[in-house]
Amino acid sequence: MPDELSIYPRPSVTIDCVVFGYDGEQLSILLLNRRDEPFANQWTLPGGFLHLEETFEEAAQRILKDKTGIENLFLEQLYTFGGLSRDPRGRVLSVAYYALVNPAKYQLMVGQMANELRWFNWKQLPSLGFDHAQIAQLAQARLAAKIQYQPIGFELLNAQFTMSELQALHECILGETLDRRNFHKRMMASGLLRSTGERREGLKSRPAELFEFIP
Amino acid sequence: MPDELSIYPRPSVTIDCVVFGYDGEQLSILLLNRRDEPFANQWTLPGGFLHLEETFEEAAQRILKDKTGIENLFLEQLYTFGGLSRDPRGRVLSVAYYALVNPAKYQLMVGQMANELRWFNWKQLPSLGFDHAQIAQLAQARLAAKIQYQPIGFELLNAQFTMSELQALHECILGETLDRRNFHKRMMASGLLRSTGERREGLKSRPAELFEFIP
DNA sequence: GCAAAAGTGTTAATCATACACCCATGT
DNA sequence: ACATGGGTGTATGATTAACACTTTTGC
Repeated sequence: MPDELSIYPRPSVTIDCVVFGYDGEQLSILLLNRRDEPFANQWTLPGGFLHLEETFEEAAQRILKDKTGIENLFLEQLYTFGGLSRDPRGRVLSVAYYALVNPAKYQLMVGQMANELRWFNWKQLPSLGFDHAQIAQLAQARLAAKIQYQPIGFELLNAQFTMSELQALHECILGETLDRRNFHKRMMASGLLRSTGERREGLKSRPAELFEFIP
Repeated sequence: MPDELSIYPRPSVTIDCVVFGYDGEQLSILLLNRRDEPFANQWTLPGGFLHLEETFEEAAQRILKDKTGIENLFLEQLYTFGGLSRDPRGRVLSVAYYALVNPAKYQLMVGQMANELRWFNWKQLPSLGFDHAQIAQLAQARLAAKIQYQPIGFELLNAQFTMSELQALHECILGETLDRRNFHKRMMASGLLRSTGERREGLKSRPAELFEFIP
């Protein structure tokens, strides 16, 4: 048989990462200001080319480490974008991944190829290069849809958290306020949380019970 | 700036299609027996290489037309598979799509590269080449999850159908039996169906009301 | 008239929602 | 003592699940 692999021209493949940050107050997204063309000096999602010897996950972890300093985060595949003109350099596919992290846990380190790296409030995104606005939009929709029936993103908070913190996260992602008592019931009924028996003290009010995710 | 696109070796990219068929009785899946290596004489999903000038959808439609004769079907992206050794020829990614069709509507035409083309009952799949068993599995799970809150796959039945036909489709995909009355209520409550006023006659029992999808 | 599949309504159980008061701590 | 956020239960409405008999046709 012919070596089919060499017959066809191959597209370039990138991995783009939508990293959501939640600091206890608001939902943000990590963007990188490109140093080089195309889209020099514009904001984009952190991304990079897939190497042949690495899986998508490995590539995503490498790219994030190199470009942002963030290591070892929990990623999930979002969608693969293949529009013909999404990249002015030629045919470039993007396998998009997304994650939700606590920005306070990471020290951002601006990589070689970037002017700047910044957490942007989700409500105030700048305009983005490539088709990254569309990717970010889809990621947010996926996150909101998913959190409704799977309290995802627990591992992405601190190991221990109060009910209010968890609720604030949900409210941020869903963009609506929730009833405290009903939220508490629903979370406990899910069976995915348990009380640690400890409390968060030192605030100017009654200490709050701490919960953790059941593995 | 350097031409980044030429710096990196590029993976090959294929599109693989999970085409579910529903003939009114059982759920099946369309498989192709490969003529050539790798996996010669083994069953696999119909798939092929992405060309640079076509979108994923276009590629999927072209591939299905060429390899199976099926044209113009409604496809949805499933997932992108990137395992390092999924293809013995080298690094080959697969952007998987899935669809649900009525097999009776299509005349299968075996393409050049195949020994045979056949609808397999979903319950009796043969072993599949590449990682296609995994892809098929994921597609079925996606279909089942989706049909729960979106009565998808209506366009994929005949334009008009009876409630029992629709119910049988759901039961097939979900793998469980449903209550007729509750199913009827749920479907009508969804607002996505309407009665056509016509009936399916000529069977050996009471004629059934025909419904159609509301656009 | 008998077999085969179609049509249909009520009840009970479950789940989701709305809602307000008291408690523990820091200052 | 007061301000702040934490913890909790109940009543109502909405949704979902269980369940069986009568009807229309072909043979």
